[in-house]
Amino acid sequence: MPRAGLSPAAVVDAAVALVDAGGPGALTLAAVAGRAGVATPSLYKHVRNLAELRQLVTVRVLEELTERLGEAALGRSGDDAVRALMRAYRSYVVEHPGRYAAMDQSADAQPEDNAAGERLLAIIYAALRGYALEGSELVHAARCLRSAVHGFAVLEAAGGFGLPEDLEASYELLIAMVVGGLPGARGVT
Amino acid sequence: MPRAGLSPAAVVDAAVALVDAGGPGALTLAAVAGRAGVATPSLYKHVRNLAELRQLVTVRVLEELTERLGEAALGRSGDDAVRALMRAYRSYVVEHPGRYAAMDQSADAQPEDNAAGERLLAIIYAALRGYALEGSELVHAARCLRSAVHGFAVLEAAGGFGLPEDLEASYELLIAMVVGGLPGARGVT
DNA sequence: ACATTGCGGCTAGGCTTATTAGCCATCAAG
DNA sequence: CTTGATGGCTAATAAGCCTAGCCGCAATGT
Repeated sequence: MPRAGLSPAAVVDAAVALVDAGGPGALTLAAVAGRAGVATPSLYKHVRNLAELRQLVTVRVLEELTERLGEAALGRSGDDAVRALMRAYRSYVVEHPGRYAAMDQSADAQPEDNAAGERLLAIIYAALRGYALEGSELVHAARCLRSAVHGFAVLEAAGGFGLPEDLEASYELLIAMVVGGLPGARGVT
Repeated sequence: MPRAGLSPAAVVDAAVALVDAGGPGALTLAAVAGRAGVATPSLYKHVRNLAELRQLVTVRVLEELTERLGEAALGRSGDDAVRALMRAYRSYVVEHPGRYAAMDQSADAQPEDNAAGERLLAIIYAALRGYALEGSELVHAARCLRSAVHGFAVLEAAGGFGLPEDLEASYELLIAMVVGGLPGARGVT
């Protein structure tokens, strides 16, 4: 039995391919093993268990997304940066809806070990730099930005928008709401 | 063996209690059966399968939420109605985070048979009535409102907001963004 | 070259969960 | 009192996660 040359990264590759194709529910160890050309228990040599694999997928997606956002915001500031950030965010989700949906299921909520989340947050904070917000104001503004962007992403990826109206137009309106409302963060305690 | 006097509604009651206590992952047929004082296969006399049970839970939650929103919006219009709606939405999620989180997992996305979703949408449209929006504008505005509210709800329920800043203040800022941006829906095609 | 050691495969098997099949008691209606 | 539907049950299957324990390959040291 020749070695399959597996690695944690290769296992995550297979897992990502699965959620791309079939959504979060398609992520089973049997399916991952099949795609990697290996028997199911062999996966445990590279990954502690299913929960950890989900976590690794989340980190992978977060990193991809963060890179996208970083590129999009590069060299921009103020409203321009926020708009670019929001458009880049949605474009990632539209391209990889299953991948994005798989992120929720991991339910980590430990930002300590989640360095990837911190990096994404840092990019958001950087984009908000132009608004002269300080301390708590920045936190509130970032939460609103995340809520808007994530809410739209989740609803769109889940097929929650049934009507045929143009989604681009809806999203541009959302962007306008956020951009228009960010200055209002000044003075929020 | 005396009859347990079960019914579809009673099964959903047990399911809701479970997701309240342990989140969506706690919803297993074995647990529901245990709580209902019955063997697992007996549940199939009242519910087609786990997927249908999840769907029923979703409908139940959607109905509760819709009732809340209806009460909150009653007798209000314009900005006032939207603010009341958004606050009521969040208050429901804060009270029942597991219940709200359980809603996503059902992944129905068939608005046709989902009359409960239509009723909730109708309330949103009614609250937007005061903005003199027509046709597509209304759709875009409703999507933005839903995105903001759902995004914040999901993130808060999942513990996505790690920092200690006041969540109320963040949400009030989000409300201000939406209320301030809704008039901008005029002219969006 | 060759022994050693550890890594990365494997099979076997246990546990939980969803689901089906088929049996039997209860209860309501005639 | 019979009858038939309804709502329980046990048994059994399949799929999924996970552990235990075996064994070959390959890298390393002598």
